[in-house]
Amino acid sequence: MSNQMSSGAEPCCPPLSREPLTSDWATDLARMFKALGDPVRLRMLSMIASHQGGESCVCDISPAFDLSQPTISHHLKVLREAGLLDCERRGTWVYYRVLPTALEQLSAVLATESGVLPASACTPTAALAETLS
Amino acid sequence: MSNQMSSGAEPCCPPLSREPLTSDWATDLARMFKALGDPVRLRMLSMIASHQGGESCVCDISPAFDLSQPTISHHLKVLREAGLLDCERRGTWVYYRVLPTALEQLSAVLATESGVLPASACTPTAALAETLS
DNA sequence: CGCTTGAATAGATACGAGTCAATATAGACG
DNA sequence: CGTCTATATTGACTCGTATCTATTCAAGCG
Repeated sequence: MSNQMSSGAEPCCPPLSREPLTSDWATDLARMFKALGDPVRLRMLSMIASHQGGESCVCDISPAFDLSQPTISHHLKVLREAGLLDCERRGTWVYYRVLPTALEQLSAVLATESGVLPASACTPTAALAETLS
Repeated sequence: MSNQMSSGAEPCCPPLSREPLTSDWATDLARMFKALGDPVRLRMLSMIASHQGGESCVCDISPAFDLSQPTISHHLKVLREAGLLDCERRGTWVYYRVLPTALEQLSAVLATESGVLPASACTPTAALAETLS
C-alpha cells in the first residue's frame, strides 16, 4: 500500500479552493495536517526528507532535539500513523523515510488556482486541462 | 495585496525536503499547519476559498456545521490568527476571505522535488530512482 | 432611544496532546 | 546465555484546545 494510485485519470485531490471538502476527506486531511502542526515534527520530517537517500536513522535525528528519547519516538510514531513516514528496522537501528505521495497530496490540496507551481519544474499541463474542463 | 509574489526569482520557502527547517521557520509553519489540523477548520477554509468571489459571510458558513455559533467564531479566529484568513465587516455581516499567499507558501513547503503535481501527471521516475538508490 | 439580528468574547468543562521517568523489546556481540 | 545499545511502550502529569452557555458588542431599524 501507500503507493500512488493508477496515476492515470482523475486527480486524487482537487485543491480545497476548488470545491468544499467533504466531511470525510476533511477528516483524513486534518489528521495529516495535525501531525504537521508541531515544530518538532516538522523539523523531523524535514530532516528525514532532506537527508541523503531520503531516509535517516533515529540516532541521526535525536541529537538535534533537546528532548527525551521516548518523546522523539512518540513524535515519529505520530508522523508514521498519519501516513507521512514509513520505517524499517535494519539491525539495531530503525530508519525512517518520508512517503512522498502523502506530501504531494497535501501540497496539491493547498495549491491555489493562480500559482500552482511551488518553485521548480514539471509542466502544469494537467492542472491547466483540469482548470479548463 | 494578498497577491502571489513576483513568481519569478527566489522561492519564498524551499520545500522541506530540500534542507532541514530552521527551528524558527518550523515554528511559524507549525502554527499554520496546526490551524489546518482540524476537520471543521479545513472545511471552513475550503468553503470560503471555493466560494464565489473568494470570500464568504459567517452566516453562509455556520449552517454547514452542527456547532454553536461561538464555536464557529472560535474556529474562524484560529484560522485568522494563523494568517490563513482575513476578515472584513460590512454592515451587520462579517466576511472572511482566504489569504492565498499563505496557502501557496504551505503548498510550496510540502512540494517534493520529484513530483509536484497532484498525482496524475508528472512521471514518477524520479521517485523510483530515489527508491532504488 | 430601544429592539432585533449577526458576530465576538468570557468563563467553565472535558478531553487530547506533549513531555518525562521507568520499563520493556529487539538485535548485536562476547 | 548475559550484557550492551538502540527504540518502543507504559503510566503519570501538565497544559492546550474544542465545545458549550451566558453575555457583550456592533450595526441596522422601528
